[in-house]
Amino acid sequence: MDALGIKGYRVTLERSIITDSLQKVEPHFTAEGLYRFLQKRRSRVSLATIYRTLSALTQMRLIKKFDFGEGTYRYELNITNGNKDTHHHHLVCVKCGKLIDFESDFFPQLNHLAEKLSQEHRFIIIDHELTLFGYCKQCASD
Amino acid sequence: MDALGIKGYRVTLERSIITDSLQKVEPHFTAEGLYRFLQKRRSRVSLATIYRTLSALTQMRLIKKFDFGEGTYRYELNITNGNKDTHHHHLVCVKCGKLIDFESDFFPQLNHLAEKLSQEHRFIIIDHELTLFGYCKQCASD
DNA sequence: CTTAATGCAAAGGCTTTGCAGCTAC
DNA sequence: GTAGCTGCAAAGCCTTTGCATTAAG
Repeated sequence: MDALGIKGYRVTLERSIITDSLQKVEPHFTAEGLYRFLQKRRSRVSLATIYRTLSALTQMRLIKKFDFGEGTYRYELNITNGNKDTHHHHLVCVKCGKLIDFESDFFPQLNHLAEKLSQEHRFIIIDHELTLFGYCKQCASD
Repeated sequence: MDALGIKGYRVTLERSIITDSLQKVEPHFTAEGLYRFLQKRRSRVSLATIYRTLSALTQMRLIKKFDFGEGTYRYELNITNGNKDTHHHHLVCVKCGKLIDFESDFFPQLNHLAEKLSQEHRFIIIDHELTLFGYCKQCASD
């Protein structure tokens, strides 16, 4: 992942450490979580740099930023190694925060909707998010 | 809207002021925005009480809480006067924050999806959100 | 009367920023 | 060499909370 370099950002050691770790850290990571992950691996990157880099990567759409109502943001890699689009959606337990990714099979309808809205409101649509909320098995039985 | 009373909460002047204003304040309001709205109308309710009440109303699902990436939450009334479900989705400009509500006509598919996921993951699904992101006409031309 | 709700101000928690020193190019 | 980046600590900002006071039921 050398997109930072391509986009005119300087390729620093810290940024390389961060982009390299995006595929190794837990899939829905927080800034703090990434920070701890790197500390365990003896790669010291400050939290400030992590926030700054995540912000840049988000703007570049290499990662996506989500709020699942936990009081902190979670990030996800947006593209896999093979350049395959990993678009998926989320199912969230509103009680314990359990997170499940799912693929949906109505992208055709979504695309159709996006196109309709795009024309109707003169928007250039770049992305979409679908999130379902509920209680997981465990939390439903309490 | 006397749901607070029904649910065992005390019906205080402050809570009545807040619930009464939910239909008069801007449709996608922030805590701060509601606070200023009430101040203009010479109804003084503290910000702390607003936060506490919005939190209770959110838990009761009378309002919904959204994060559109502005650094603060926005709230929406969940049910209209006539008990009609006002479920809709959002189109957001990632640059200026412009917000457009839209109804979607593929609820059948969404419900079908929800049911499938519900069985697959043993979730009790209570709600869903669909948000499209893009650039509005104005921001696209800059 | 008892228990919950309010207001105020302080504290919290995540995120951003100023600045001096450092490094990619 | 110079513009951009990093780390540190401080500041910011929205939101929550402790506590004394007030009010609902």
